[in-house]
Amino acid sequence: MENLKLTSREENYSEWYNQLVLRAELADYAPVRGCMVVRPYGWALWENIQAALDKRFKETGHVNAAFPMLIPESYMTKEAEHVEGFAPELAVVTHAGGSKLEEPLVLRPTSETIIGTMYAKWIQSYRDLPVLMNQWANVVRWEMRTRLFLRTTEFYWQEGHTAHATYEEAEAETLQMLGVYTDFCHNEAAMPVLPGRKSEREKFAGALATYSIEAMMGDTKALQAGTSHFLGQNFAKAFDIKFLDQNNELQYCWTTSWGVTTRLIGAMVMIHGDDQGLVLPPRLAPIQVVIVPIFRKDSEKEAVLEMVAKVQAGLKEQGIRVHVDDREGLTPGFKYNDWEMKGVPLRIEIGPKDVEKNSLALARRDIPGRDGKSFVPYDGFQKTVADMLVTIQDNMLAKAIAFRDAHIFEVDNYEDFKDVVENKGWAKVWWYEDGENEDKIREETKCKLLNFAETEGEGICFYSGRKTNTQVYFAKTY
RNA sequence: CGGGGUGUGGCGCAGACGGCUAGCGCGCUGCGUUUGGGACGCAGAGGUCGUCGGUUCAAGUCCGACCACCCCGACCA
Repeated sequence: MENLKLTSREENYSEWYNQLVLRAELADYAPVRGCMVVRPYGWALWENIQAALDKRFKETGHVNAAFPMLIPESYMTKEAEHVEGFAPELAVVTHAGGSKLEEPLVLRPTSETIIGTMYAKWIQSYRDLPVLMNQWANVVRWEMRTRLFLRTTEFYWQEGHTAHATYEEAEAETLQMLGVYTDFCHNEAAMPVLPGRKSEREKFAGALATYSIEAMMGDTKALQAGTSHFLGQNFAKAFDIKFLDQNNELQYCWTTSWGVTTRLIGAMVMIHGDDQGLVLPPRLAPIQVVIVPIFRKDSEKEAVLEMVAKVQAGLKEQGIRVHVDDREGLTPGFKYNDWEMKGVPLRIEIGPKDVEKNSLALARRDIPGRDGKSFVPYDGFQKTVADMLVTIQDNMLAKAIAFRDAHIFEVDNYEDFKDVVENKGWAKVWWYEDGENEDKIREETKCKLLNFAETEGEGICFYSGRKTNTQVYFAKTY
């Protein structure tokens, strides 16, 4: 590393992001264009994300399974809109085993088709319903432009796929999982998101309705952090997923699918990160507390390390993920910067003075510099630290919410709208849904309709002047 | 795919008017001194200069083609 400091966010936001991801050792570029290697620290973060989500999926009655990565090309063409939506970004295997394949195989861009095929086989009766499955997998989409975590050719995600007997039940499932994502983002990732329905223009290829959670990044651009699709009977009809109901009548199932990806990591980087590096929410951080021992002479070393060991053991006992940085030959100052780059929520410094005073020096990652430092008594450190982690988690969410709310503006005319999305953040507007108008706005302002807000009452569409009872968010997006 | 840029030790760069053992900073290895906000000294290791071809007594340097990657636009979780 030639430069000790990161490019600042103000100077060049996307350069800041790239350097941060690399230097925090979350990921690195792979030999194949657009592909990334998720490094152990990044993967540990992903594992914590997975664990928190998986727990919620299980609690809502879902089970995990694994479907194959290779899908017969013909499957992709069975659902008309689905074909169109994915055709340009498919990677296709044409040769294997030393010869040309009878039928090419696509690397899954998503698994509706293969899972639908299997569901058709497994579902016979209303007694088989609902089917509530999820899989943790990798998928491939040949994107034009890629960014580490935000858009890569191959990425990791979970995709839930469910089948139900009724419209109402499937719709309820779609909304339930949107709620699960929202809850996860707020309570685990300290990431405020706005849940809502996508416009017809933006919905998933083949869905009846798509819902999303939208998050505001540190540069006020929007990032779609997760989606939940109500697929209606479109895929059931395309893949023949049928069941006999109580009246012995054959019915098509109602299906859903929903997913979040490693993009969540990119979102966390951009929501919480600062010019010192990553800032991770305690609930998901691979390392929650790092201890930096400080000593000069051997005589000090022994006493310091003894205290370090006691603190480490005490925190471990509390279930806190703690790491002792015992690397030799590095100054404490170097280590502080190093762990700040990696976003560890809390640092404990233990040196001769602390041994002498029976105290600990704490430094909060969410409050940089002197303001985030405090000196606390050794006695009761387990509770002090545990409480501090909760405080940090809460503070991070509150800060992110305050930032987001300060950058959303309600406007009622196109001039103000343009000013807001160009210079200030997100626009919240009354909107009469119209795909053509949406296209025009997108062309003229380079910003997208994110989703529909929760709205009461009615107003006048800022663009068409028509009366409407829906409000939406528009913003520049990743 | 259109526009722009870059390819030289692990990383960041210099060398470009052809010329002799290809440099510098960081990092890495060893030893010693250090250690409360990015330590220092000494000694080392590490490079077919993106690839192929051409010009020349001589190519990192000139010419051509190709490839890769990065940035900016149209598509997307």
